Amino acid sequence: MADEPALVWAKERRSPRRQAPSVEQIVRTAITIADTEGLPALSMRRVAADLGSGTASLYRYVASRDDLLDLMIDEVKSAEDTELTGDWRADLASVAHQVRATLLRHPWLSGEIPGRPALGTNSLRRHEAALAAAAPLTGDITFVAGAVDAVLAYVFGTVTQELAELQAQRRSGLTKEQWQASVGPYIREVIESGEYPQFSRRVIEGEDRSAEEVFEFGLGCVLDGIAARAPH
Amino acid sequence: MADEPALVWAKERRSPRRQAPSVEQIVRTAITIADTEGLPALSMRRVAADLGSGTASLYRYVASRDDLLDLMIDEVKSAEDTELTGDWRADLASVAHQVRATLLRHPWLSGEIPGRPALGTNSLRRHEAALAAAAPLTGDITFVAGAVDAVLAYVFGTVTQELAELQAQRRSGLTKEQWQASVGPYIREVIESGEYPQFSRRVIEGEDRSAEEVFEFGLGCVLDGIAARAPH
DNA sequence: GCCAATCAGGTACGCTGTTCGCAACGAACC
DNA sequence: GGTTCGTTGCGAACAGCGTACCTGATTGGC
Repeated sequence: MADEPALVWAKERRSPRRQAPSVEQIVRTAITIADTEGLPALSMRRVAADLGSGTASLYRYVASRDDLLDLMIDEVKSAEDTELTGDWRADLASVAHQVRATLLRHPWLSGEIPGRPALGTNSLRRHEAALAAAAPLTGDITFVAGAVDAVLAYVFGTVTQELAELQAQRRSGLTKEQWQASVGPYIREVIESGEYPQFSRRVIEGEDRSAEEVFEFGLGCVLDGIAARAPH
Repeated sequence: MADEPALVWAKERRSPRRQAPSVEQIVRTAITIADTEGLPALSMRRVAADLGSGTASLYRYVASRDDLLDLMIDEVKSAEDTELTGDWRADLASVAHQVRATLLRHPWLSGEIPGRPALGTNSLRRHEAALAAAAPLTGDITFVAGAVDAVLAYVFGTVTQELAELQAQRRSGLTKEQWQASVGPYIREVIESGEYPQFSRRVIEGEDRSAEEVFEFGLGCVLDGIAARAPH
């Protein structure tokens, strides 16, 4: 009481903003932050600040930070959509490419998927689409499911590998040049030790394939293997 | 000065422990905590407490928590070792099984690998072993590297899928029964909505394959694809 | 025009990773 | 033997986090 200003008109008007942020806005803002500044920058306070609202208000719409991440993951999948042609191989490849594109667009995604079963609406919708893509293979749903799981596992794994260095670089806060300058000598040292002959051959003799080529190669292997094993 | 006890013998003897924890002990303790209680329980204070040392002391041996995680990942890979037979298919499969075993033994691992390039001593040693396993395939090191990457990507992806539900369950703190009781009705609802026909077929008609069977199926696909494409 | 229900958000708690600087020790030197 | 000096353990403190609580303003129904 005593430390309130004595004169009523001297009191600051409390900001009269009464805008509800809504779950969608929160999720979208959070995704933007994570995409542009990385996951560590994504705090509830930060989201609230970007939204111009109070931190505690977010908890009216989202149960926890963890919940928010679940919502972000599901939201990000809503962008995916596949038109099926009936050619299982082409359709499954198309799904694979879309998943890859999503994972690359949101670099934080691959690190957050482990530990979260994909049960959101969009996750299920995408899973349904993948199963539908592979369905023409055979009537054996168990085989279809196995094929889909194998393809998606491969996609997730490769993209994770693909992103690893990029992410580490970003996390270190170094520029690309500084990063290479710090890793290069170490690699050179490893090679010169002579203890890693195959690795050395890979680095020195190996051709530099683009990430797309590498992806395509492995995807082809998986699809070939599926085709060969499919009960007609 | 004034707030020191006046009597010298009233001063508490500072604990005279002078034991250096050493990096190895720190890493081992951290791995144990992460394995048994999950990554969220792994705090620097917790590690220090288990070690009976002061929190700040850890920073004499480990630069940061992030560094500690890098060390943990590399340490965990030191357990892996493969004897090569010269049969590329058997050897590559053996490497795959080992990686899977490691990932399953340390459930926190799959969530921490994304974003960290595997440049530790043991990571390199394992990568070298994988390349050596695949080397008999062909003299083309680029192809060998592609094959290894594809196999490891698949392994990482499947195990991540395999662990997802297990991890979520653990994270929620619920027992297995409680978890199933909370997920079951939701799945039932999804099926009854009729909007996910393939998914429903999978759940209802699909045979329950064990995790090993699923793993083996996909691994076979990848290896078949590699075999078919290998330049002789 | 009033009252009850609703809801934004300030404040605070307990936790985190990390730094600073001091205290205690071993060794090395006069 | 006494003194200095580098090393090492670590208490205390700081900034920032997720989140619960509760106050006070706003609004819809009567």
